[in-house]
Amino acid sequence: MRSSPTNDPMLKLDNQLCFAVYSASLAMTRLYKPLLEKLQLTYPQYLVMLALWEHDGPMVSELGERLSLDSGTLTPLLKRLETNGFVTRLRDVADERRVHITLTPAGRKLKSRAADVPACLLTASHCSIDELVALTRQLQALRDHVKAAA
Amino acid sequence: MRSSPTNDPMLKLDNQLCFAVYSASLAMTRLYKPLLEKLQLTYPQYLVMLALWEHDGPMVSELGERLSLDSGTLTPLLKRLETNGFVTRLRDVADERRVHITLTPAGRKLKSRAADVPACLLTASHCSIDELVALTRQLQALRDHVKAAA
DNA sequence: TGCGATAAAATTGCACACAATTAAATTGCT
DNA sequence: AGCAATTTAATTGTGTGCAATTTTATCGCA
Repeated sequence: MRSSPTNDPMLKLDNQLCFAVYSASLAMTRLYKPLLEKLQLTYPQYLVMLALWEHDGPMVSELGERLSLDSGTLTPLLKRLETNGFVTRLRDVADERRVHITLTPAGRKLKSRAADVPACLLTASHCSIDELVALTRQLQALRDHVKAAA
Repeated sequence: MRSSPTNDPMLKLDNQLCFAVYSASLAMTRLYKPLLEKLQLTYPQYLVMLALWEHDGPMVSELGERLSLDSGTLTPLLKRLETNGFVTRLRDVADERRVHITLTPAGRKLKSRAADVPACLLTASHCSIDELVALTRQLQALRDHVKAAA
């Protein structure tokens, strides 16, 4: 158990924004897991459903842009959502390359059952709504800047 | 492309703190990727190395507690770090259940080459150091509250 | 001393992420 | 019309995350 000879504070784990974001993300996924299991959804599948409840029928690539995920991630995930009866995957008749993702009645029905998922984070966070909104906006700005730089 | 009949703002994707955190985390991982490839590290491997540079020789479970990861994640990751020559995995002589993770000379040497990784995020973020520190602290508090609630 | 309970790491199986490649359809340009 | 370039999704392969189980070692206690 030796301590490092050079002790650069820039490399301390608890000074890393990236680790704070990474570990917060994992912690929130774990918080949601038991709630989402009742809905038969994984956390990324829940995000896809949120996108679809807002805007039904997008192509795989539009969904990918919305969530910053590519077809390598989405294709198998969407097949699982289809297997579970929440979405349909239909080729565009006018352009056979495109696949549109559409909610089934069961998928639409799930929305009301998901309504109390976000509140769970509000309770756990010990923050006010205003604080959470401000934090959300900051992270969105950070994400967008980082995406632009990459 | 229908809009949802009920338009609950609580379920809008861009109002989700969890999605802001999740997508920011993925974006930062992508930002770091080309830098980390030069060091022959993946992003989670980089976090393990940060932990080891601060505190060398922990057991797998201590590392897991530090990073909130379990042996199912860490064991194969550490085997890859060992294969790449950055760490050794050694059974504790006093307690054969324990495995201590120790930096090799090559692993220690990597620290100086990693010194400019965090600065890359600072540049990309368009934020001041003070703002990033404040955001980091907020996310740590959020993570700790969420972990306590789960 | 012996033996059940506990602890630590490894293993197994499933679901992401993502780079790289492939397959198929469409576009654009001559 | 024809054909190369582009677009879209799917596929392949590697590396996480994590639940559940297994393996091995140690501890507690009668």
